[in-house]
Amino acid sequence: MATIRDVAKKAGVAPITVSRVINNSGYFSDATRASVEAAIAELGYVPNRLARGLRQKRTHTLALVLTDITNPFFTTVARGVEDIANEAGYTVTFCNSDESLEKEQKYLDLLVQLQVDGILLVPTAGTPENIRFLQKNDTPVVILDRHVADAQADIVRCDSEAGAYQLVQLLLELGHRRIAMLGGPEGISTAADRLAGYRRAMAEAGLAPASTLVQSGSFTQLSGYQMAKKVLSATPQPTAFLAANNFIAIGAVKALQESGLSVPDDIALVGFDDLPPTLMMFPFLTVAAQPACEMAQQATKLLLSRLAGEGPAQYQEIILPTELILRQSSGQPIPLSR
Amino acid sequence: MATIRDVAKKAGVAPITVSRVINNSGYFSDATRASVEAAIAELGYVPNRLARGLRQKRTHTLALVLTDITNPFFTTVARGVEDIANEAGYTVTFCNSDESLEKEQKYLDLLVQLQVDGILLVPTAGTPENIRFLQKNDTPVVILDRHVADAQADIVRCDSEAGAYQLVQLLLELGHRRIAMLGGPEGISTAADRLAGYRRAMAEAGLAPASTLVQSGSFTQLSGYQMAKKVLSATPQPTAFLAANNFIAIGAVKALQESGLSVPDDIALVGFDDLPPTLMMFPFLTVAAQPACEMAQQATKLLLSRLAGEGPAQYQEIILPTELILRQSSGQPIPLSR
DNA sequence: GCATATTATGGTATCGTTACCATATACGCA
DNA sequence: TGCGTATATGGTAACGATACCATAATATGC
Repeated sequence: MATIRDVAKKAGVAPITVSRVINNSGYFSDATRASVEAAIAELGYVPNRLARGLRQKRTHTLALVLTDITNPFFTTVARGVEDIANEAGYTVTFCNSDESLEKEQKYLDLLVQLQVDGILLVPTAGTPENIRFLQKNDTPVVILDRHVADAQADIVRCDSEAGAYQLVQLLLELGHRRIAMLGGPEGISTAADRLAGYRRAMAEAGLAPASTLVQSGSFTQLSGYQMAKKVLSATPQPTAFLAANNFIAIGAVKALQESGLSVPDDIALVGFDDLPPTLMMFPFLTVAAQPACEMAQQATKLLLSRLAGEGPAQYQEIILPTELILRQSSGQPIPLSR
Repeated sequence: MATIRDVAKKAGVAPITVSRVINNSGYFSDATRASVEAAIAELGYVPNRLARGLRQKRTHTLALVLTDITNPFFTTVARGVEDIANEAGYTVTFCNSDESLEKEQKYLDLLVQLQVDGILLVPTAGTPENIRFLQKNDTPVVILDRHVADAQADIVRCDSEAGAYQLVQLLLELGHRRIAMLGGPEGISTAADRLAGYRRAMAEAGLAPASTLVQSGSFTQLSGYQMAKKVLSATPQPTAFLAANNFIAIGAVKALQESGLSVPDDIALVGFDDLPPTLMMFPFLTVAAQPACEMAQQATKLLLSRLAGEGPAQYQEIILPTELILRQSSGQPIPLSR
C-alpha cells in the first residue's frame, strides 16, 4: 500500500506538500496540485486515517450508543444523527448496548480507545458513572432520549411525562376509568416519566388505580404480552391500556387477540413511539410520537458545536414535545355502563 | 490523557513492559503486573487504538456495508455479523449504502482509510469494480446476499431462484394461473434470481405470463404499492402476487386494501424475506424466508478465517436454501372457475 | 561447573501523517 | 530601491504504541 512518501517521491515534492494538496490547506501551485494528483491516481494512494488521527488528535468520528437497534424509533434516531454528522464531515459509529449497563461500559471504553471525537449516548442506567468516565477522558458527550440524575452534561430528550398525561387525558375523555399502565423498566427515566404522567392524569381525575393495573416490565414485545395477560386477569378488568413503548403495545395486541378481545371495541389501547408505515401493514395505534429524527439532529448539532468550542458555557437541557397521533386503537367514547 | 509512558513512569518500568502486561504477551513477573495494573487504575489509562493500529497494521475491526438499515432483514444480518465478530475480538462498523453505488464507493474508500481488517459487503451493483478496489488495497472482502459477475471473491448468499420457484409452485398447486411478479431492481442479482425462479416455474407449468404481469421496481414499500396498482389495472386481473421482498409485499397489501380487495380471499400474496414478529402485529404473509442470521454468521466466519490466513485457496461460494413459511396470505385452493 | 534455556526487562526505531518552524521567491507599494 | 506581505515548498520532530533486538538474571541439563 502506497504511503504519502511514495506519492511525494513520484510527484517530485516533499510529503508535507502532498499533505497540503490532499487537505487543501496552506499554499501550493496549480502545477504541484496536478503532479500530486497524478501521482495519487497512478499509485492508487489512500490516506491512512490512523496516522492522521494520531497526529491530529482528532478522528472526525462520532459515536451513537443506543439501547435497541431493532426498534424503529432508534433506527430513525440513527438516521438523524448520521445525516447531520455527514454534512459536517464526520463519520458515525453505531453501538448497541442492548439495555445492558455492562455492554454500554464496554462500548464507551472501546470508543475512547478509538479516539472518537464525541459521543451521543442513550444511557441504560440512571447513574452518572459512565458519563464521568467519558468526561475524564476528554470525550464530549450529549445524552439522548433519557435523563441521568446528577449528570453534568448536555441532554436532548422528549417530554414523556406530558405525553403520557395527554394519552391518559384522551382515554379519560372517552369515558375510561379503569386504565392500565403497561410500563417500562423502573430504572429508566422515560419509563418513570411516562408512569408519572399517567399517575398525574389519574390523580387529577380523582382516580387511584388499583395496584394490579400498574405494571412495569421491559421495553419488549414479550414483556408487553406478559403484562397485558397479568392485567387482564385482574378483576374488574380495565377498559383501556397505556403501553409505555411501541414494542409493549405490539405485545399487548397479541395478548388481547389471544384472549379474544378486540381493539378498540373491547379494550382501548394507546402507546408511545410511532411505528413507521414501512413496517406496519395496518397502522392503527393511537400514540404519543416522539420526534425521533428532530431529537437526534438537535443532539448532533449540539455535540458538533461543543467540538467546535462553541455554544453556551452551561450544559443545555433541550426538551421536545411529543405529538399525539389519533388512530383507531383509542376507540370511540364508551357508554357509562361499562 | 495518560499515555503508556505515563503508566510506565508511575509503575517504574519501561513502556514496552506496560505493553506486555496490557496485551498479556511476552514475559513479566507477577510483581510487575501488579504495579502496572495499579498505575493504570490510578491514572485511568486507556490505550490508544490509533497508535496501536498504526504500528501493528491491524485494527481488529471489520465493516459491514449494507443497502438498507431500516429493513429488518439487514438488521438481523447486522446482528449475526456482530455476534461472531465480537466473539473473535473484533469490532464491527456498520455502513448504509442506501442502494446507491456512489455511497457504497464512498464508504469503501473511507473503510480502507480507516484500515479495517476486512469487509462484508452487500453490493449495490452487479459490477466488480468496488471489489477490485478493496483487493488492490489488501482488504479482504466477503460478498453477502447478492452475487457480482466476474468478482473474484468469497460469497455467501441464498438460493433466491429456488425460493421463488417454490413460492410459484405453491401458488400453482393452489390453482392460480395468472400470477403477477412484483420484482426488484433489474440490476440486482437477488431480484434477477427471483424473477428467474418465477419464470422457470411458470414455464414448467406451460404458462407464459402476460408482460403486464411482470413488473420490476425497487425494494421499497412505495414501489410495491405502485407495481401492485399497475398490475391490478391489467385485464384480466391476476389472482396472485409474488412480491420480491418484504417491503414490496407491504406496499402491495396497502394497494390491495385501497382497491377493496382482501388478501387472500380476492388475491393471494406471497413474498420474500420474513418480518420479525416484533414488528408484525398480524403476521400473515406466506414467504420464502432467507436465513439472515445464519448467512451473516457464515460470511463472518469465512472472513475471519481469511484474516487468519486459513481456509481453502480458492474463493468459496456458499449458497444457503430459503425456508418456505406458510401463513394465511397464500390462501386456500381456488375453484377452477376463477 | 559450565553451556544452554527460560524468564524478565529495556533501548531504539518505526508505523504514516501533520504541526511547527524555516526558507525562498514573487509581488505590491511607498 | 527597499521592505513588508503573500505564495510556495521543505526539514524535522512528534503523535502513542509495538516490533525487533539486546541484555541480564535465573533455572536446567549433562
